[in-house]
Amino acid sequence: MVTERGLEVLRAIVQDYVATHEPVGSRSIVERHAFGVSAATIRNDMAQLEDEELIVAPHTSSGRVPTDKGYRVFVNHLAQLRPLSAPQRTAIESFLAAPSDLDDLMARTVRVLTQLTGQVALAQYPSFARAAVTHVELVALAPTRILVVLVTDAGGVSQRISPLPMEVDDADVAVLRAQLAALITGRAVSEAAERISAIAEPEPSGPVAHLHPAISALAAVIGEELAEFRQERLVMAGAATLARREHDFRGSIHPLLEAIEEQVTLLRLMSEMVTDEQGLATSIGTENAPFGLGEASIVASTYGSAGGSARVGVMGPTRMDYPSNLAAARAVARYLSRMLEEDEAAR
Amino acid sequence: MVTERGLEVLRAIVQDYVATHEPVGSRSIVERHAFGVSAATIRNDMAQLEDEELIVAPHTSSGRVPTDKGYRVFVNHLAQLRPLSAPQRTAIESFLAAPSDLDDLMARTVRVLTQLTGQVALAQYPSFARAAVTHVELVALAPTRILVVLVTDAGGVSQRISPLPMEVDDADVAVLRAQLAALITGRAVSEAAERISAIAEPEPSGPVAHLHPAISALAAVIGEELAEFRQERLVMAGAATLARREHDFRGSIHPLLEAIEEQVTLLRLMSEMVTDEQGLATSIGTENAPFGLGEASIVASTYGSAGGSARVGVMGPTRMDYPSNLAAARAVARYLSRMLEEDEAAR
DNA sequence: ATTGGCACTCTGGGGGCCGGAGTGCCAATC
DNA sequence: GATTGGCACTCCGGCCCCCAGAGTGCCAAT
Repeated sequence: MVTERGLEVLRAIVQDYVATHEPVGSRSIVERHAFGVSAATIRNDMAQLEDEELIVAPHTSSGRVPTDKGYRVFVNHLAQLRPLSAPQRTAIESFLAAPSDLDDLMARTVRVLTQLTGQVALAQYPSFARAAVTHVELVALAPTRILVVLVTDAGGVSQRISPLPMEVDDADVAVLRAQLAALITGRAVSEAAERISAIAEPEPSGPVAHLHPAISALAAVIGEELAEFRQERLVMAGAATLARREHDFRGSIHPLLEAIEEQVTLLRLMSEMVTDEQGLATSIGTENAPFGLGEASIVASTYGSAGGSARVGVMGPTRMDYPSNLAAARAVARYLSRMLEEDEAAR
Repeated sequence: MVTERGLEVLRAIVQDYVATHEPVGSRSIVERHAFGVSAATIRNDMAQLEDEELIVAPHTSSGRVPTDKGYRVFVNHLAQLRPLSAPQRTAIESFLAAPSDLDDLMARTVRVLTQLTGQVALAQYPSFARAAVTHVELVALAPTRILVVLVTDAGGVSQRISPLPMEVDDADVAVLRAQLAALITGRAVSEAAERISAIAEPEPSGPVAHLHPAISALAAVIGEELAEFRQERLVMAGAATLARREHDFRGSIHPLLEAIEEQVTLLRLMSEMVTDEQGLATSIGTENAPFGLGEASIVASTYGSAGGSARVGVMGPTRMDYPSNLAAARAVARYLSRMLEEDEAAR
């Protein structure tokens, strides 16, 4: 049972601890926060907070440090995001202006976010899973090699070279192109993938009669391309900033670097975070333990329109500045959404 | 003036120091290396080595540590690469078997190399600069949006979407395709880039008469794609292993992580290394200082055929095991070359 | 409920101490 | 002339001890 003032004390502890990186004592709280009560009173409140496991004392008779649970309460009830400063906003705007393509836009996004927060920045690519295939193009490179290009209405393009088990001429290519187009253009990526996989592995009873015999080889390759579309991707920046922070992670940034290299772990983590009503999500310390990141926190903001709900955010020590990082992630997410909408409008 | 035995002592010091990470004294040398002389004799040799600045004593009356110059002499004259063990060879072979495409092959290459050496592995992509453009394909996505696909004979494919300043129909696209094909197919990438840039920025006197008016927009995009082909690329793996090694880098792995994130620095470094007659190259400690990596060493092996001379290698602390790492890089480079040749033969 | 007072605890930095390892030098030896 | 054993000297690193400072918990008083 924590009192109103108790929560204010928690807020003060979180703020001071994040700022100073040192356990905060009752005396320093009354000095810096004008509570209008004495240190002894604060001590009583702190005892309650400790009962609730919102703070702990690293050693007997030492100041207090927020627990993961304490940070959680802080983020859920106490944190108020301050909007970014004008220079920060213009920095985002100029950084994100006139990207040359999606890759470029995403790369700039994470760069500006790591610059704003000083943390490792992460961004999921917009999802192409719900996109529809608009074009299938075949280019004959050699009698037994065909380049397969796929385009989706979400702006995703993919290309891959397929070897063929037989020689084909221009007429064959035209037939193949028409048959593939009939099969998947206009279809959602996931649906296209199903239809493709049906012919990629010809039935034991032999390939479907009316289709070109070389089509299953192409289908296999197209299946890979479609799988790539469905696969989530991640961009990151700022890994180097971790080097200055190793002491924040119980002495080893190894798990963080591992996760950055792995990508797939972070992708799952990003995907599974729970978004609040503002599109913001946080995952704190031990909440990430199943992913081997029990010493780290992640904050993220959803961007994009109704269809895809991808995220941008940052990963850093549990003792990070949540309000600032959330505000930065949200601001960047908004600009990013806007850029994507503009691009969509142009299409 | 260093005697024959003096060099043997240097070798012993390098080996022991790399193995133990502790300054090595005269006594431990005679114990571990069967020189057949007394510690006092070794001390005399060590004094000479110190005069030549091949070793230093971190403190008065402490064991000796090789200097960068010492490592250089060791690598140039004393190191004998031991061939990899059979299991290591089969590991490479199975790791690199049946890659799905070039990206996949490169990714596997660095993964196996970091696995073999425990260091950060780096690999330059094979160079496409000398490749020739074999295909230009245009796909009309919308009246004012065209997908431009470029293919080279080295297996490089690139695609990009170009907005057009005017609406075009199928006939226009056919004209554009033919005109672009006439301009650059069969040309080397660098030559194609020149020809393209000539029409990308129309002369003040207006676009060249006989070309389609929309061609300059496409040329600009193709120029970007060609630039991408010419640009060197790098893949890396094993950055996480640095976390365990921070004490090897005067306490901060920050410059290394920075370089890994930057890529361009490492690319230049890799490109500028000097290859010996075996295709091996090393760059030790302060030799990398201009790149901000004065605490690190890089070893690399050239792979690929006559045309492109790209490199694979590893980056690690100055006190790395040069013979092993060189042997590993060389082995991986050989397998990689073989894979690429096979692919080329299939094309 | 809040407060001042008080006894108690624990950390972290500083200083001093000492063993161990290693050196440089020298005179003796092969 | 190279090599060697001996010896005095140096320095690091670990260890212990000590103490100031900061902070706590509790209690009796308000």
